[in-house]
Amino acid sequence: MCGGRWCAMSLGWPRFCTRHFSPVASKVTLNTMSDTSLTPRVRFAPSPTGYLHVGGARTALFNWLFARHFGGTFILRIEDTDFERSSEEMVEGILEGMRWIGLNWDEGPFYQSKRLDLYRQTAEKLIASGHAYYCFCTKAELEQRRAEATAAGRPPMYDRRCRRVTQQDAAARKAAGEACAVRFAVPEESTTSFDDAVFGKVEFANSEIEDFVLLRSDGIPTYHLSVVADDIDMRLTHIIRGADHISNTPKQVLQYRALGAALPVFAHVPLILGPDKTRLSKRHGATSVMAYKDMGIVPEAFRNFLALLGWTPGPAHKDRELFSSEELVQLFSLEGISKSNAVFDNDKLAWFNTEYIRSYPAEKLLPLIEEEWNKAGFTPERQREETLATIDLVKPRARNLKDFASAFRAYFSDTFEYDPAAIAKFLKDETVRALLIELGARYAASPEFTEGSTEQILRSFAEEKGIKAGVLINGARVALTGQAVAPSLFAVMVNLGKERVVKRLSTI
RNA sequence: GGCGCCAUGGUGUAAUUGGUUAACACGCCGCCCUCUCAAGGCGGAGAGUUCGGGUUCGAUCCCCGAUGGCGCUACCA
Repeated sequence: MCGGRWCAMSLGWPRFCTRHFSPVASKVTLNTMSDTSLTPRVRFAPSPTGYLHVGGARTALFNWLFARHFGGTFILRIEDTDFERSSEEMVEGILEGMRWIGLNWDEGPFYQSKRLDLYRQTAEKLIASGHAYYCFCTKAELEQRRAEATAAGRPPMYDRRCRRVTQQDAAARKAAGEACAVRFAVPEESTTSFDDAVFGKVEFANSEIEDFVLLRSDGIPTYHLSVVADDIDMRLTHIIRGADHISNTPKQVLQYRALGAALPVFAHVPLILGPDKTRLSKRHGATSVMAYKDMGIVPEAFRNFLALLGWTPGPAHKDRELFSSEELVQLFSLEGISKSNAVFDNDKLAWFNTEYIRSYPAEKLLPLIEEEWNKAGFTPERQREETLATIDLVKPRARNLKDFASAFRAYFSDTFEYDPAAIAKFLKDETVRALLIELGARYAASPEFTEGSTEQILRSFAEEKGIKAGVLINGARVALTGQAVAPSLFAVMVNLGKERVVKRLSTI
């Protein structure tokens, strides 16, 4: 016999196995961890059934901030026990999103699909102590009973009939090859409660909790079992997760008690809603974190914005919204988490983004911009120093990183498009075009080329021609940049240099 | 339906935890600046704190109820 262990590798779980059990391999403890019992251990545990979405990202961020604040450990765990819907590609997408926001983890990623022994052992323990039992009801039977119950106006909870199956009968039926799941035996009396760090005391009547499935008939654990087994095994001290898990929590509390494990601190964070106040989903537009990268959002801006969604650093900092990563880490606390759901406001995110872009020195912006340039298949035709100076010149007008590859293209390359609307607004008049060509000749003939000289030349030229300087300025702006919007014209001229200015004025 | 949670301008939040003309930011509107657009400066509209009852000398804050929203209600996570 294999020491009384159930083996997952053999067909038709559960079945004893002598081949696959080894005390070492099945002991899924994290022996690489040092004992950090005094510092918090938290985790982000996404299910790889989709990309990292903003709600998950914020949950991850809060966990990360909490861990960093206390010098604790941030663990990444992939909850991939739903083989149907999980995929490796999605895992990669999630990791990519985490990296983009700058959330580094200390342990993991751990995959639940590789820790099945732990869950089976835990289930076994629960059965041995009488806290769980085998259930031979089939899915079809359950569905039918549920439908009947609903039709009859009764709560569609499992009727606990397999709780009455004797241990001998259960063993016999299993031996005969009958498939069975493992259910937790929820006490029928009393209540189960926990003290949530955000919501306070939350209490549920046990009569409202059904005998939930721990292990499916194929031997794969359900979420209810795997979270608890892992959270205990990984010695998590705080569980910071979405408020959609509040109703699941009593099921977990019951297991902690049955297993004799200490309860972690639960902190449920409110959900993120769309503008219509329903749970944020694809209907509201981008929900994938990486979509925001693609929109030209700076990661720090995104992180800052997310941090303030459902959390506040408190009254001492109510006059500020811009916080560096270090400040967020220093200021973060569970007490600041709000209880009510928050609406994701794109306008506010856009504001954060412009603030960050504006505040970044060109050197810091450059790599981010280069990424956009690469995507656009574009290479700037200017020297590095010129490029940096140009970034500083135009960045106050940037809405996002993509602007540097589109609207601001004329500053970095001689091949750029003229915005038709800009032409229509300031360059539709042929006489203005003619004057600009003439103006270009004046510049060509002038040895000096500074903000002062270029302005003086233009203004006196305008006066000479009896035309308002503004008309030429606006026209020249379009001719030089292709846009109706730009920094001060003469600063642009000096930035581009005499040669380009003359050429662009004369070829418009 | 049952159970749970939540509720301050359009949005995110604050209000020394019962005593303020209910504050800040985003957004919006206007003015100034001006070569455009941002930025910036100045000013403005917008909540009497979901509603109704209590408790109290006094409620955004405490209690009860209602309403609304959200969540859970799977051999998903």
